Amino acid sequence: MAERTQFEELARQLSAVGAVKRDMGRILPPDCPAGSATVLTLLGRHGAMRMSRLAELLAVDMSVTSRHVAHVAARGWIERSPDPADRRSRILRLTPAGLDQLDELSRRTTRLLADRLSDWTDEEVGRLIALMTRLRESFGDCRSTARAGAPVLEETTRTPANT
Amino acid sequence: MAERTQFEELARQLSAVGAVKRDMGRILPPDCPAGSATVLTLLGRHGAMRMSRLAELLAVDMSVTSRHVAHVAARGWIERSPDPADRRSRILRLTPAGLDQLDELSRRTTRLLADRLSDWTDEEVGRLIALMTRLRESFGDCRSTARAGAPVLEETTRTPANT
DNA sequence: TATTGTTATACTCTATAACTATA
DNA sequence: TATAGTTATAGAGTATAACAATA
Repeated sequence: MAERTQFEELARQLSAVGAVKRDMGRILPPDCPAGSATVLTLLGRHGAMRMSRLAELLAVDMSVTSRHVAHVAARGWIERSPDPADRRSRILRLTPAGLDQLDELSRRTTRLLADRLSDWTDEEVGRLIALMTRLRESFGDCRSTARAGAPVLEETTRTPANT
Repeated sequence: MAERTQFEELARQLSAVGAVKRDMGRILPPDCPAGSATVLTLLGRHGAMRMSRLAELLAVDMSVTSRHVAHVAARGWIERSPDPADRRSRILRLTPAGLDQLDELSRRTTRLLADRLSDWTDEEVGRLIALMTRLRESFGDCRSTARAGAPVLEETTRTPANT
């Protein structure tokens, strides 16, 4: 357990890291804002999935997920096919155009990070990744690296039904 | 220099840490959104300063800074006194009420982090702080811990004049 | 003419609530 | 009745541009 001053400093750093995120957002292609980029990245990493699963991985409400998905679907980067097992659901899957877009995103972010972090060692980057992953896990976030088969906790991110 | 896959993973973690930030945002007092909280924190840490300096520390455009500052000033948490040396400028300073609010913010974030990070050691938290600080420095962010007297780079965050 | 700060406008991201269509 | 997903609306954060006051 850490000290109070340390927690304050960590809170400060978490707030301030937004500047880094904004910097990365500026190099995105015009039609692909951060939310869309994240959808493509997660589908590329975890493969086809349903909306509800994607909302879990995004750790946002399903209404937000729906908007991001509509955006990328309108541009032909993913397809939404009905789930034969449950016709309320839709299966999301990257299209070839989506894979191309994902590749472009990867090139851009890699180029930016390679430039900014040119004096970081492989191990330092690895330590930062590991600590950030652990931080998210400590906050009950299920978006870790999540190998297929990892026991996904049943945390729903949805507005209470309230009927 | 790290590998491409590592950079992609770091980009993913940076995107995903937003969930942690949102979680922290949910415990803020009703009248004090994240932007206001950051203004109070920076004034508490660095002391009285001008708008332009605050905009640098926030790493956002001065127009954004102006809005946040107007919000906290309207609640009596800071005072804006004219700068005798340059009457275009205004000096921002925490009021006693602002100090109280800052203390409340500190209590809330500390409580949340102490809960979520109960199994972290002091050293682990320190390592994460150090790496995040370095990350921001690598991105040319001047919001580091910035002891008074640190040579603040002359990076302006303002919309180009364009006249 | 350049700089400090403000305001107006627009866009992104998010959450809540109400709605549909299935289950 | 409950769940999967959509849409409408509102709030916060940010950027750009135009503006006022002062240097």
